[in-house]
Amino acid sequence: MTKALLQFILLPVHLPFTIQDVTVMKGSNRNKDHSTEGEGDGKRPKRKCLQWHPLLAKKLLDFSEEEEEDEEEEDIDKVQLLEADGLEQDVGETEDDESPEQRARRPMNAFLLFCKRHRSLVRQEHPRLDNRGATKILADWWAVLDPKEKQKYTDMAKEYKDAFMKANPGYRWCPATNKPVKSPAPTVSPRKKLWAFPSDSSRDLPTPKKAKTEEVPQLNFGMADPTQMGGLSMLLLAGERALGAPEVSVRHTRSAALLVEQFDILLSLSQARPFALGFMASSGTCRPDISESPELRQKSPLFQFAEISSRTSHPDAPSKQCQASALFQFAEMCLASEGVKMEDTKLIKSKESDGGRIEEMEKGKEERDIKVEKIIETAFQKEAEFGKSAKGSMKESKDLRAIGQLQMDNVMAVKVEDPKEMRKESEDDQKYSHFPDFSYSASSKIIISDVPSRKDHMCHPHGIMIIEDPTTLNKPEKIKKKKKKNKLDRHGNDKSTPKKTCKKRQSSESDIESVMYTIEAVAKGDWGVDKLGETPRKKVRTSSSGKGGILDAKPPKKKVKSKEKKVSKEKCSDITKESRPPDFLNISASKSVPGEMPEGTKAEPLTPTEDALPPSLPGQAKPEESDCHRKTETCGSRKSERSCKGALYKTLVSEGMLTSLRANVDRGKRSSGKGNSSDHEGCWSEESWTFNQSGTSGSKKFKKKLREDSFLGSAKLDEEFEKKFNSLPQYSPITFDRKCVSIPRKKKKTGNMSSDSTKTSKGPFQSQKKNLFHKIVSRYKHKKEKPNVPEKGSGDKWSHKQFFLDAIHPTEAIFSEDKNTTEPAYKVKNALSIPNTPEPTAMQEPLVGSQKRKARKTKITHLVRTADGRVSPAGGTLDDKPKEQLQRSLAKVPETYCGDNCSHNTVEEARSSTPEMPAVSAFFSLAALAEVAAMENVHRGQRSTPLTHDGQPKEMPQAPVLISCADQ
DNA sequence: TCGAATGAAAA
DNA sequence: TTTTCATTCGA
Repeated sequence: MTKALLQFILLPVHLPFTIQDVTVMKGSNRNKDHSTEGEGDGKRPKRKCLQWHPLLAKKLLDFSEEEEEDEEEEDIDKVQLLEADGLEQDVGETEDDESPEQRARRPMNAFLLFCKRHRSLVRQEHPRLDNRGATKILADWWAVLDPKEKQKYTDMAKEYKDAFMKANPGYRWCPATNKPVKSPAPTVSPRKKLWAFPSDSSRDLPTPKKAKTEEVPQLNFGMADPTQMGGLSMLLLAGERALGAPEVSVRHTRSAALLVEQFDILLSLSQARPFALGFMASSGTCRPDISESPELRQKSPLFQFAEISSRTSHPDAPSKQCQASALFQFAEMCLASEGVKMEDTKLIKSKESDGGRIEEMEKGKEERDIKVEKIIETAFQKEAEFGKSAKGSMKESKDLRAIGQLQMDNVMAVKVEDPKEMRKESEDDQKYSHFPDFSYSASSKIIISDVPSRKDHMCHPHGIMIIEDPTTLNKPEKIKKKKKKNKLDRHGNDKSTPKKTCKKRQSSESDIESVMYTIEAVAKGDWGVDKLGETPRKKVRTSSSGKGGILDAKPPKKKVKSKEKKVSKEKCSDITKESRPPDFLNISASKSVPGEMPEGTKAEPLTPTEDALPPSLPGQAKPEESDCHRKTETCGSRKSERSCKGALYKTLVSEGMLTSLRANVDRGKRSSGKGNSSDHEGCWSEESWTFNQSGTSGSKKFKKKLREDSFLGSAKLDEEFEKKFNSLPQYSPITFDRKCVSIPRKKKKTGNMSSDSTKTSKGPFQSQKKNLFHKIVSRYKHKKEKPNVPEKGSGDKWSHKQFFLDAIHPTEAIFSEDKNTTEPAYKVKNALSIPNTPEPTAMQEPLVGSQKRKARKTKITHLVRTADGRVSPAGGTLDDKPKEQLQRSLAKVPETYCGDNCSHNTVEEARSSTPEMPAVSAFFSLAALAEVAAMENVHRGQRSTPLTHDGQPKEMPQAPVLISCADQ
């Protein structure tokens, strides 16, 4: 789940980036994948998405290994191939935006999450068990799972779904008929799957339901397989592939990937930190929708991410804006985190960075590098901030410093490693130089903000975006600058190190003011979300065209570096990760910058992002903005724009603070309001947090940090996602057994499993009752299946009809078989368990899910009866009654069983049974029960001990039963 | 490629 | 209502 969740989040992010590019990429990827898998033509490409991701991953690997140029070429080739291969995709690709969307996978429901989370455990316990069996067990567990526990998963699923839907507004669950769609585009079929994105997909594919929803950029998210690859890596790969076709597109994709990664990181951070989350939420404000729904804000980070992604995903200018906004938000978050704790330090850093950047600017070509550095810096800062925040929320500035140091270290390491690469990068940059200076300037601008000369640069509020290609990171200068910054941070541990930051401080002050405004606005309820969104959007739009190129160019550099540095894929991946963040920044910056650049005014509005102040004031209104204006004045129009950007950047910082405030506010609200979601978030945050902490706390050396960071970017993000997913409570099989049985019988399973049982709550026996009932039913089903069909196709064989027939008539045969096998006992156990929980209510619930399933269950129940009936012809079908009967029967069974196993249980069971129905006992032949019990005993043999009767003999019997099942 | 589970959504 | 699909991964 965690992975899926994480992936989910990531995916949305990806989508936003470059819909077109991505689509192309995907198409290519997919095609390949499909071709490999053969799904393409085939029916469903369930794993299309997954495959897609893997492809992306491949690309990433390739990309990392290969040089930029080579990669591009290859990518292009791939793309071509893909296009040729993937009909639908191609089509979608043609549309670009949409195709990716198609890939999005529908969000997993609670049960699926549960399965995902626990399947491994089941498998561990039952190695030989195939997935089907595991699924059954999981279903049993699920049935047994306490409502509370279930609720967690349900909440998570809901959250995901919400996030997913947000990210993919147009997404449709079952494109109704993708098949038709497939027919139109046979090859595409795999993609067709339904993936939702009606918009493009629909267009591309005939079918998809609606052809449209394209409005929303439906991203194809695919839930990347966590195992296969990190979402970020996927993104990168995708970007690389995209590169294959048009460089620009590729670049964009890369940048998008980077962004995604960064987002992931942020998410992780956010998870770790509440603040981060808050920031995220604030970022979410970019969109009106988000702003509209405070709920979203309140929602977990995932949701926010989704929002961000959605924003980014929007192909339209708005989408771009969204991206920008996302970047902004991201930056804000980082800044805010820092700002909150270490605004001063940030300022200093920025100044330093600016200085370094300035130098680079002078160099000219190096500008890109500078940008990269900036990005990196920003990324690091962000990371540091996050780490700090994560830790810091708990720890103090020291930790933050440490983090900053770590980041710095990372930077240093990068420099050291990449000097050559950097050169290459520079070359690459030159190649890509065609990119407008804007983007690059913008990046530099950001840094510049502090530096007076750079005011022009400052003008580029985009700096916020920070998006610089990771590739550029290589440049030593940048690194140095970063180092400097880091050093500054370190030395000036004090967040408010006065060093160069005087101006910055001023800016910070202005920021504070802006913050105040924002706070006020918040109080009023007028968050600058819209504003932010607008500004970012604008930026994005412009940036998309111009920046994209730049961004793209940067990524290649990264690759080169990676290659040079490390041939090994891992290294490359690491590098990519590292670079990714920067790329991400670059992308955002590029996007944002271009937009702004073209329109200086717009840029200003963006800067104003300050929630409090309406965009209308482009920043000028604010003190910071005023600064920017000055800068702008000094500089040419561009410069002015840059200055504006710088102002924006500052504002972002301020906003970050604001966001933090907001986050706090929101949190407060949330805390009061939502429980579950918040809890989940908390869990995630905790995990991620811990993770982050470990990383940061380690203080580890750069390499570690770099790796970690990079990992954060890719692996870590994945991990974080996983963690989040993992954050979901995972119950040891034992616990389930216990639940079922109450008595813990470890034997059941290998005995093992982690004894996390603690999580499992036995408490709600009532709920257990229901669960037990369900379990029993399911078990019966299983039993039948097994007997009837050895294993394989049993499912189908067990058509409802058959079931029904069996139930009605001679389930005996099956039953007998069951007896032979321990399974019967298992069933019996279930029955026992049920009686324990005696409840009619359970009976009612059984019908869950699809009617079919219900039918099965009911049938099963019937069968059970029949089984019972077998002993004593109860035969009759009881639609409603069956449940009760079953329960009763179960109750009785338990008694018998207990008798075998434990007298204690028997007594209690007797109680339960007695009240319910004596007649039931009649149904269940005691003899049959005895047989089962004997069987069980035989199987058990050793178990003997009834744990305790603590009071609930019921559990005892159940446990044995469960165990038997498991064993058997 | 199917299936085993559950659940949500669409047709 | 029924169908589809989400995850997992061994046959």
